[in-house]
Amino acid sequence: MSKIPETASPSVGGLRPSHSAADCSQSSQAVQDALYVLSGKWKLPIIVALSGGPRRFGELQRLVSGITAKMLSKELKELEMNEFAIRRVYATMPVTVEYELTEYSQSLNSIIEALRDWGIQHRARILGKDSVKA
Amino acid sequence: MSKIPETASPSVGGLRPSHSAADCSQSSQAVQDALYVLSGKWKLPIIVALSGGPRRFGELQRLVSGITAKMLSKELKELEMNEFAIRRVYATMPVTVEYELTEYSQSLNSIIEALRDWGIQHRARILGKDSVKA
DNA sequence: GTAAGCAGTATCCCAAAGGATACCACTATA
DNA sequence: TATAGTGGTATCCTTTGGGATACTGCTTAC
Repeated sequence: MSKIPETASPSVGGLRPSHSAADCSQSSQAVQDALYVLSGKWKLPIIVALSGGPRRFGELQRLVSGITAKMLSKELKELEMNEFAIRRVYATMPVTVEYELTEYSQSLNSIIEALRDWGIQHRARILGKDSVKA
Repeated sequence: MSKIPETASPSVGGLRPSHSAADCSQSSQAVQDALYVLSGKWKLPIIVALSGGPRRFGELQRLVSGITAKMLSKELKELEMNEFAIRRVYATMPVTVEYELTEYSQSLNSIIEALRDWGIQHRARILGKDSVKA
C-alpha cells in the first residue's frame, strides 16, 4: 500500500528515500520529499478539480479530462494517504462517494503559487524566444 | 532531442503538452510546466551541486552520489536546454568542461524555497505522527 | 608499457508509470 | 428488456525512466 521503500521508517503517507544517506543536504532532501508527493501526471489536475468544492468520482473523471478510472482511483488513494483529500461515502442507492480537499492540502498553496507564477513567466519567455526565432 | 510532443509548438526548452486544450485552467497548465522542468530523479541534486559554483563533469559525478555518467550527461543537456546551466569547453589537454548555473536558474529559487519549507514541515508532521503511533 | 583520469557515448536490460479494455453488483429510466 | 449511471477493480499491454556495463580517444603519471 504505502510507497515507502525498505530503508525508510514507516510513516503516514510516505517520504522519499535518501538515495544515499546524508550526502545531499537535508534541504535537498526536503525538496525531494515535496516533489515526491506532487509527482505524477494527475495529482495537481485532481487537486485543481477539487479546489472548487467536493466532487463525486464520476464528476472528477469528467472534470479531469483524459484520466482513466484506474488512475483516478489510484491517485485519489494517494491524496488520501497524504491527507490532502478525504473520502466520504453516502448510503444512497446506488452509493455516492464524495472527495474533498482537507485543510492540510491548503499548505500546498505556496508551492502551487510559486510553480504557477514561474510556469507562466517561463512559458512567456519561451514563446517570446520562439517569435524572435520565427 | 527535444521532449516536445507533436501537438506542442516548437520552443526553446520544451513545455508540457496540454493533455486536452483549454479544459484545465491555464494556471494548472503553468503548474505542470514548472513541475516538468524539475521532474526526474537528478535535476535538483545537480542544481544543488552546481550552486556552489562551476563544476567539471567528473566533479559533478562525484558530488551527486549515485548518478551514472549517462544520466548526468542527459540531465545536464536538459538543464542546458532550459537555460538553467551553461557548458564551457576549455581547450586544455585533455579538454576540460565546466558547467555553471545561469542567472535564469535563480528564478527557480522561490519554487525551491517553497518546496523545501513544505518538505521540512511535512517530514516533521509525519515523523510526529509516527512517534504518536509507536 | 600500463594504469588512471579527462568527458562522455552506446547498448542492453529492468522496473515503474500509465493507458485500454473488460468487468463487478446494483438501480432507475426508457 | 436493454441501457446508462453509481464507484470502482482486474488484467494486459506499451512507454518511459533509469541502472549496469563496456567502450571511445587522448594524456599524464607510475
